[in-house]
Amino acid sequence: MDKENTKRTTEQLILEAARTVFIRKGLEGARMQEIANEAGINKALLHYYFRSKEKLFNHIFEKALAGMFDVINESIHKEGDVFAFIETFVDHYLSTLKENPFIPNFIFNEINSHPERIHQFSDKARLNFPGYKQMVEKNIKQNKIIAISPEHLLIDMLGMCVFPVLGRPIIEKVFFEDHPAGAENFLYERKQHIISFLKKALQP
Amino acid sequence: MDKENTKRTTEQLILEAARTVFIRKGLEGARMQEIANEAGINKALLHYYFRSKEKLFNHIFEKALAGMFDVINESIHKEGDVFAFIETFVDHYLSTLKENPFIPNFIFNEINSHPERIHQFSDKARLNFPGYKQMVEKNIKQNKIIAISPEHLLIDMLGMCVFPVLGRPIIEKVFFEDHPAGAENFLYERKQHIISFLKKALQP
DNA sequence: AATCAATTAAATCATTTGGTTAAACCATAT
DNA sequence: ATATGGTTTAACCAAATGATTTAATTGATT
Repeated sequence: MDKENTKRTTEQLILEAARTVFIRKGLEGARMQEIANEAGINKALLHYYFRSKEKLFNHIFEKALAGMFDVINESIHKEGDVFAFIETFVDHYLSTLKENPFIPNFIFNEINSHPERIHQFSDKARLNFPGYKQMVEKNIKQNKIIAISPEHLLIDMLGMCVFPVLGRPIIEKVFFEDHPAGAENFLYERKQHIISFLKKALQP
Repeated sequence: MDKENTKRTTEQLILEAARTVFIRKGLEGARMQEIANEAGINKALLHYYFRSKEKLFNHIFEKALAGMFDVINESIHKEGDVFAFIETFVDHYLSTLKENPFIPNFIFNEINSHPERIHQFSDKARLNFPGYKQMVEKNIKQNKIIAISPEHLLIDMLGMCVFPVLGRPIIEKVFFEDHPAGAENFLYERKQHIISFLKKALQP
């Protein structure tokens, strides 16, 4: 039992370390030695648990990708109100991004440099699009919002949330002259800004 | 003279090849051999023109970064109409992105993995923010648009334009079941969508 | 006490890669 | 013709890196 326990702890330790390193540096930039150090173990044990760098990477990438979709899916209620969805989604999504600011860059970079991966992990990239679409169209019929393409609306929301996180170092430099507190506050303000911006744009 | 001419041609050949490879694969992912192949020359000549990989990379990164800011700056006329700015900017920006779909990922990835670079190239990341801000605020005073933070508005526009390009492989999979034509059309539609979406959101 | 899995340290291997060098080739300008 | 500079070919070096192996240690289970 303690064996199993220790095993699980070490395995989790490795996964956490791998997550940290992979997400910051990507598959190519990550070093097995660095992951071992971060986990407080040595390289041999790393290969004892996960035979290869790629196998370890797959675990991390899979969860990161699925996690981003989960956040969206959890906000969708097909019978619900679009504005309620927007508030929940933006709040939930921005909070997730604040805690994991490097995940979007990680995912985009891996997928852009190896588009095959999207097929390899297509089962993890599952969006409840039918439910989302149904909700938007119902709200349109009920005249709660203007007629709009659900696809475009979703991309609008995602873009407005993700971009400032992706471009944070640039924004910090250009808008706030390297003043991190300014950028921090800007990201904090965004939650309310995006919500009211979307409401205004959708209002019939 | 012909010497000079040949020299310039080869140098430009190298720069174009380097641009292609670096933008697709990043600094770490790019291989000097691959750049040489792409340019139709050999490694030795590559180092004859640019002593090191880093020097060559700097040329490319510098231009890519400056180029993205240029597109924004060119649309700004401090006395102008916000809606005219939006139309020009979205049109111009999306066209640039269509021709250079890998540049945003390239820039974001390099800056996120090496934030120091933003200081090294800070002179290339020059946004005419005062001019832009003046334009937005004037339009607000004239009651042409609602009161809005110029900073947030700019990030909104950028996010809506850049995100679909960054996430194109995912969008193609999730929305269009790997049907490239669908994604192509979606990106084409976006121009009008973003413009009318912004107009609606800003209308007093 | 014997057993077995987890763990470490250290050495080693094969491969990749950025960078260098040397010798030769070739077109052109002087 | 000859000197010059761009260009090629090929070999080579040193460092980094993913992966493997071996021998030894620890610690709990039986």
